[in-house]
Amino acid sequence: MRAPLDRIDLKMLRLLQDNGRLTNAELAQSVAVSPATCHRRTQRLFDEGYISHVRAVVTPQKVDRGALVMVGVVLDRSTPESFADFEKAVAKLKFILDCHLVAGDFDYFLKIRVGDMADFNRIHGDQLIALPGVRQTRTFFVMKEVVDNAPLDF
Amino acid sequence: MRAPLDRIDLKMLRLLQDNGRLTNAELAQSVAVSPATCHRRTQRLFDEGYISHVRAVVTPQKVDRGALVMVGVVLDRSTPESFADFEKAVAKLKFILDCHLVAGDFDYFLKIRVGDMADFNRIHGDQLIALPGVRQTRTFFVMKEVVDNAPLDF
DNA sequence: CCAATATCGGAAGAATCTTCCATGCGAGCA
DNA sequence: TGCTCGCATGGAAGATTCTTCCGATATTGG
Repeated sequence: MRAPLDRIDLKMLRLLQDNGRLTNAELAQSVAVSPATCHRRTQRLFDEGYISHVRAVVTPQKVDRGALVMVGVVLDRSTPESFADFEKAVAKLKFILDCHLVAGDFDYFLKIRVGDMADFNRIHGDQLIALPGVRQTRTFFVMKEVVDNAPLDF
Repeated sequence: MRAPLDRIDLKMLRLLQDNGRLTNAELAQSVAVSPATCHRRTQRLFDEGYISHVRAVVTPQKVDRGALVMVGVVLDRSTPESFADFEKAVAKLKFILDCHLVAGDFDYFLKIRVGDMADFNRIHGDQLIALPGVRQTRTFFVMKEVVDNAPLDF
């Protein structure tokens, strides 16, 4: 089961990334193998973790999450405990889509979705600056989403 | 068809966001309606754009895209043409997952996936600073992905 | 209170999934 | 070369699921 992916597997990955609702029959035809073989290969892609999961992409504007904000965070101390506390608290805040520990002028970068700026201001005051160990935050309101969560190119 | 989403629709949205492979029968049982009704409601979620698409999430590390980098970009000029040129060029670079026009110290924020730091350094020199109108970039290597692309909470 | 409209669940044919099995291809070896 | 072993493949078939039509029920508006 450690065999590398061949050209057919890669094509299947790309097709499923573009459309996770493809039926096994359609996918089989697109990559020119039988449905049985396609089914086995697809299962392998899941079993071996090439595909972690399949997700319906909900349009943020349709569920009142049309505002996107990037936030840079600097912590008081750079100790492992400080980082751990912060990360643990971040995981509970569902409006945080991304949280990455980075090298540079910030400790963390956050990507946040909320309804509007008023929502963000309230959340910022209530929950972000209240996160453990936060010294300062820098907010970057997104004025235009040029590309958001593009599919992986491989 | 402008009816707002009821509790059942919202639950379906959340379930499909967590697992886009749910069969209609499973989904129907989870929200306690008949398969026929569930099928109609699901179709509406797609037709009216609540779900823009369904995507298989490919594990970046499995396809040699394990390195994540955030980049802040400042342009030479802040003219509409300058922005348009930049955005047009960005759309062609498939390793750019996010590109957002922001308010603050940068003009744009980019989220980039590549194989490793060496890849990024080459791409940075070859393609990023060569983007039209770029005055300077600031790179933030991601050292730890705490939360990446979390599902929308609504 | 009634009519119009929308939404529902059941049912059934069509399509799909999932697995078993026999075939064929290629690697390794004498 | 000729042999065997291991593995991936495609066909087939039962089980499941999808998709749509239908009549019944609930909701809305006059």
